[in-house]
Amino acid sequence: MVTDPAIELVVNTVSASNALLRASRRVFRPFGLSEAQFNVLQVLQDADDQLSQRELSDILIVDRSNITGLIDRMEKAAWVKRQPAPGDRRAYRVALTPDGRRLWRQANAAYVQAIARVTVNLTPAQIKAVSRVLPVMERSAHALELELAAAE
Amino acid sequence: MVTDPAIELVVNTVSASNALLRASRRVFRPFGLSEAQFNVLQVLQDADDQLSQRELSDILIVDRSNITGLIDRMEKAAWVKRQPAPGDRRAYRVALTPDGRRLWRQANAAYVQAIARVTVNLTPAQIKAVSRVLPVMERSAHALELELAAAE
DNA sequence: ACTAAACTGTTGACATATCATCTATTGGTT
DNA sequence: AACCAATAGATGATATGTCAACAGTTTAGT
Repeated sequence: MVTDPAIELVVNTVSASNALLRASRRVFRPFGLSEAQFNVLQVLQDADDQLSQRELSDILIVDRSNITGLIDRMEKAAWVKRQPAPGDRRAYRVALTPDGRRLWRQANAAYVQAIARVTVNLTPAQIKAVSRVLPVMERSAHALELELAAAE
Repeated sequence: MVTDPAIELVVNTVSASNALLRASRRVFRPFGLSEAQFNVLQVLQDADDQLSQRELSDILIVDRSNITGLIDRMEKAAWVKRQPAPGDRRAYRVALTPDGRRLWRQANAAYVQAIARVTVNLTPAQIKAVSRVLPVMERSAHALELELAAAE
């Protein structure tokens, strides 16, 4: 079967991402965390608890409605809490709890270790080269998505 | 803040894959197809209708149980049909219908065109370089997944 | 100041995914 | 032949994701 290199690139990218996500599920499972929940912890940690659900959905690039249930479950687990957003009665300010911060620290350590494992067979030059190229394709994909969405 | 090049690589890979999947959702939507359903059509097309649900799940790297609902919906849409597997009363042989084959042809044309769009800013050398590196990381991720799954 | 538009979060319908568990078969060992 | 482990597919619980529609708030334009 003759395969166009561009098609191969797209297939390889999605395929590698799937493998990474499947492995990360195993990494996070001992902590009772999903990939999506780890991302929320990560983003909140980086942002110093200043985020509304809308900002979370923008950063994580998922629908607003998705954040509702995600934060519901994480709040029930006492890893985050919703507080009223000062000056806007529509919105919440989502904050890590001390438990959430502790969990992030542990899960992140395991995550960093796992990343070292999955990149051990790559040279620094390869890592940098791929890291430079992929965002170019990502931007094109995003532009295409917006264009097709607007054409509805 | 992400600074380690290896972490950046993983983030960029997953992020690019997400952008590709979101764009492909737009590409397939006019056909009433999801990404997962397109993949089923693609695999069946390549395999000349010789696949059981187990083989589909192995190729697509998803759980067996996932295939049940996927094929249920696609059979209801009359794109595929289940036939008894000769010599094994537990299994089915899943086949494309003429409608399914026609749909695959149209959706694939749109898909190929979309891929040309998202890779237009990359040089052939970049495309080949990334396509060579990503499978190495994918194999490491898969090995890690298996190792962690076995450790339960 | 008022109205219309835009925005935030929630809800419900649905698709996709995992996982554990079930039934029915198949196949290998003794 | 009889038994028992492995396999194929289905099912139900749960999580994540989209999308459309809604209520309540905020903001912009006149």
